[in-house]
Amino acid sequence: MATSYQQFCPVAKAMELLDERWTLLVVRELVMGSEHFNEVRRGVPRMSPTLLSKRLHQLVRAGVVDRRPDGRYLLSAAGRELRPVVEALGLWGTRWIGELGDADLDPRLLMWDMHRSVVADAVPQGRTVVRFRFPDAPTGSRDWWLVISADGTDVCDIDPGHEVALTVTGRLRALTEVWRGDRTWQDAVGAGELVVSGPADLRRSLPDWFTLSTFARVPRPVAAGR
Amino acid sequence: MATSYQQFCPVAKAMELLDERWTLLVVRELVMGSEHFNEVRRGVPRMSPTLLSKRLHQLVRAGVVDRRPDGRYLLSAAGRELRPVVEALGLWGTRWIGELGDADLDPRLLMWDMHRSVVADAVPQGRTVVRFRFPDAPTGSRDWWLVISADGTDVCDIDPGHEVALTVTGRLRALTEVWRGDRTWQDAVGAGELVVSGPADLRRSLPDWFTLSTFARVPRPVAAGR
DNA sequence: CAGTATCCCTTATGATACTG
DNA sequence: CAGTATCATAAGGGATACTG
Repeated sequence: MATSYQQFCPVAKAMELLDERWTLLVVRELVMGSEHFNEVRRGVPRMSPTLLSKRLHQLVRAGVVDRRPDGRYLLSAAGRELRPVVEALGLWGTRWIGELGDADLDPRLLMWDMHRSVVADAVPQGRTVVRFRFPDAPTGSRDWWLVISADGTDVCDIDPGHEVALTVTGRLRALTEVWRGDRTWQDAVGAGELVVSGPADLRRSLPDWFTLSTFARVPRPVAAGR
Repeated sequence: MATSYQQFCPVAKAMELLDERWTLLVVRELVMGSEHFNEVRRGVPRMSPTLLSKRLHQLVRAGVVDRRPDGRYLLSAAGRELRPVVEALGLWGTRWIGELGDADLDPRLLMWDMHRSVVADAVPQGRTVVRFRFPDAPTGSRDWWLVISADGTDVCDIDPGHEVALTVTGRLRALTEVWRGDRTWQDAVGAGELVVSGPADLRRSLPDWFTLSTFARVPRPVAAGR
């Protein structure tokens, strides 16, 4: 457990819980709606299960999370009120931490995020498969499929075998930037960094199939004087 | 420096900088208006100067703080936008981390905070001295004086020798709770936990002499169902 | 006043393997 | 699926003394 700051300031008391590594990312996952251990885990893939377990228990002890008998982890009233904290951090990070290192790019995580943001109504009826190709990604994570249907969306890293409606090809960084809202689909496609292939009508509507990241629409800082 | 989370999520990128121990408390001090090293330091007395120095440099490197040639540390545009983060955390901490351990009580820090919140217009003209007595505090930090004048307010832990206008006596915890807004002056005085002695008119106006903590007026959670 | 220099030591955490 | 167990390493950070 974190050492106490020995301060009565509420910011310090809050940070005693929240400033430990990974804690706020776990909260972020719960705020995003994950409830099961392995569901949370997909959102923090670099975190060891031991540590995730520890963090979840800390959050339960702190009264931020309730663990249900069925194994679900649900935010308590206190936990739900952490949403503004997560939002403030995401907003700030979006505006002021623009540069992503290569190590920050993760196709599995990107697919996992995107699958959560599919707008069912914008996608054609029935089953629609979107293939993503990242020629620059490591072997084994170059090809991905999102299988979108009325039941929801599945992420596959092996060919599910269904007919592919659209294929998006480009550098992982380009799609990540679009997802984050650093640039638009139009921009990335126009610059030739993302190539969408498939029927024209689908190609045109593709940008509407995803709501993109929660923070994509945050206004970026304008170049300003002091 | 903190290890990367290897995530493109803006919350993760923000926390790479902000989740290290003490960092956000240093930001809090800068947001509160401290500019000089030793001024910040008074707000984080349990932090070693080495570590404070390190954190300030990290914040400078991250573009959150500008170090001026005259030695001042000023928030940059990015740094000023951390205010909402600090506020969200303070608000949450106020609502959900109510219990203070004895170790969280610190008379010097309390006096330092209170001296910043003096409402000059509410205090009588000229020099006004308020004495605070904490019989339960360790020897050497039982008696404090706030010397309030047009020039500002000084904190003394040894008798400055001036005439004392009011004396506030009580447990450190009681005054800390009033400062945080967990209870009112009226409540603490009514319960006999704080005793104010001095001229009646001054005693009556004392609650107006301080604005109290930034978070004192945050509404506390009402007992609620799930 | 405004920091640096050391030094030790806890402990957080990453990695990996394993279990009910 | 939902975690625990174990382990070794790095390093974060506390304490204290010292300097320009």
